[in-house]
Amino acid sequence: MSLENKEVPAAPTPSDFIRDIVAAHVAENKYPRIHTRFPPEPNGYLHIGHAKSICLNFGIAREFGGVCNLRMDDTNPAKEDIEYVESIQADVNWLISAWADDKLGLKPKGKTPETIAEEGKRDFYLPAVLSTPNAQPATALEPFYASDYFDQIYDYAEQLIEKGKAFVCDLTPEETDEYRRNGKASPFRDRSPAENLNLFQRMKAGEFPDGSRVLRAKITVDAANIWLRDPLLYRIKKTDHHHTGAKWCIYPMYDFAHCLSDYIEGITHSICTLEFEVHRPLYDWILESLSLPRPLPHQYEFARLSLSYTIMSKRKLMQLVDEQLVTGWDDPRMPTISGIRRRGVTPEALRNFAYNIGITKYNGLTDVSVLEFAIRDDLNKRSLRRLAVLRPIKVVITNYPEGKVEELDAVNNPEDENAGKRKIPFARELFIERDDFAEVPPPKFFRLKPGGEVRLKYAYIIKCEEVVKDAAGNLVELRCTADLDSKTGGATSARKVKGTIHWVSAAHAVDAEVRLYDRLFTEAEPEKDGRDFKSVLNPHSLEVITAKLEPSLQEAKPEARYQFERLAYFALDLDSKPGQLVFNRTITLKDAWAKEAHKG
RNA sequence: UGCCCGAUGGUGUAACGGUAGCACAGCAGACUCUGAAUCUGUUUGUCAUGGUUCAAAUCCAUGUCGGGCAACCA
Repeated sequence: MSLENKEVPAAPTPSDFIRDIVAAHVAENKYPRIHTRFPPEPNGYLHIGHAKSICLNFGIAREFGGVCNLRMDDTNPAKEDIEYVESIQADVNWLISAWADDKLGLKPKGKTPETIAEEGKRDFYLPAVLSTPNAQPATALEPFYASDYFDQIYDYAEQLIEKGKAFVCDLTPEETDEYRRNGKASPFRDRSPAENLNLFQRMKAGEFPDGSRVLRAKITVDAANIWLRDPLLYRIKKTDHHHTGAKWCIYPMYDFAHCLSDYIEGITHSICTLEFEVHRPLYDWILESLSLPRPLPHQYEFARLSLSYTIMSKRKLMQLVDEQLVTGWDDPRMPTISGIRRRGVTPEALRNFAYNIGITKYNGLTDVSVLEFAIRDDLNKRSLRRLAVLRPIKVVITNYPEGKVEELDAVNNPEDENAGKRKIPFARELFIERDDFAEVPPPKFFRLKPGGEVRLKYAYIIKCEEVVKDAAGNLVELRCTADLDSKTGGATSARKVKGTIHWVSAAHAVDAEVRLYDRLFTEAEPEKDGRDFKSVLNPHSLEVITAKLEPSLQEAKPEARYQFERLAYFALDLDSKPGQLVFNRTITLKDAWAKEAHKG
């Protein structure tokens, strides 16, 4: 037996076509270091689809000893905002914490690319600094910003002009569109480099109004791939930018800025979603046309995430927020990272989900049950069990002395011995769950029923002797007797009764607001066949109730996760105040009984 | 319409010319002081047609279906 066989098996390493490519590059020593990046546009909050991308890019950095830069892809000031910059940083930090936070590439605050000489050529480079906890105070570092490269990108544009590979075009947007569609050359295509340079400099100086001129690459006019038909590189937009202020009135287009940003940062693997596949030839053309001295980055594409019962478009999520159909970007019903976090999901659960769904080029629809499984699986292992009654009915144990209180032992987490035990008070008057009693029990109902017995978890076996109703016929209380020897550990405690239910002592229970969240949409594909997603909003996606909790929950902690036994997983909401607890239902427990009952 | 990409059970994924496997979901059962968890078993699959080969999910051709692009958005 070799020693290696005694090693604890390592966590499974993901495998997919992109990691295969990276592994091959590592094997052939193609790059000194693998360098990826996560480049969101700060025009909305990150959602679970971005989480997939974050896990991929940081996962690769982690598995291959590389770095993953966080970069704001902020080349369109009209849509972007500092609020989003801040939320993006918070969400990324949360998702990669204790996993890949030592692979997070940042840069010193305010730093812009250095001008260096590489192989005798002028070159721009902005190296990453790892945000290793002890290295630098966190305040000294910040994410990368594409807008920090506007000077360099402008310089590259002039280089293209000088090489005769770009020209200033005076066509209107509509004309440009038509010419490109028809494969017709712009009448301005053959302006001289000198004239182009002059016009471009004047564009920069603000001499021309928005939309009057653009800088275009001079590639072809009729390539089959539209993105090679003299694509736009720069447009005039007299708008202040959240990061560069009023410095610029021309802004580079995505295609021009992105590949150059990758190059400036020394990115090796530029991973994006499938819709950019047709842009790849342009990505390569720009970099190759500039005769850059350092190794060029390459683009690889994978399928974005689609989830059932979910919409993922930032624009539509913003619509939900703007029209107050949810309470905000971090509403626990939102598929945003901040919403998912507020709901009580842990980063580990989200990462496991990302691992489970894999990476391919196939545009599929992932069933939310895969996400739900990852959440339950994680919460089952970590959550503290508590007794809580969501919809109470009163139970009086008629043979239990008035005024007597017993402190019973309860296990905090059967999945984790180290979680220990706690005490819960038992007394004559209790609350049990409304669903745990049936006056006319359906088949296979093994909870409390008239004349029937059930075990109160950690306490006694009780028998329902009398159902008390008011004049209107509403259930008021249940009068029961307890087998006083049947307490956990007692003489008849081994007696088998089919059902065990949860309960709280009426006198000791703590009231709390509980927010019961459910799916936001009633249809698996909210937008199927062009239907308006707002027409299939689930009217019951949030129900707010006041629940009765066991008293230990008074000391609930925001970072802890709880399972209210037999019901669901919960986490404290940030709206909680001392003495005013608010819990969010993260996800219900699997409910085989509900399924059975539905069979009718 | 042109160009690009894709297609493996209900869903998502693996198999890289040599036994179609895993996860979720489903179903059945065991266990249970959580109708949870756990455990056992199990239904269901290579888009089609040709070709190459001793051998094809895999390579080739054609077709079908699905997705993407054709923004002075990213």
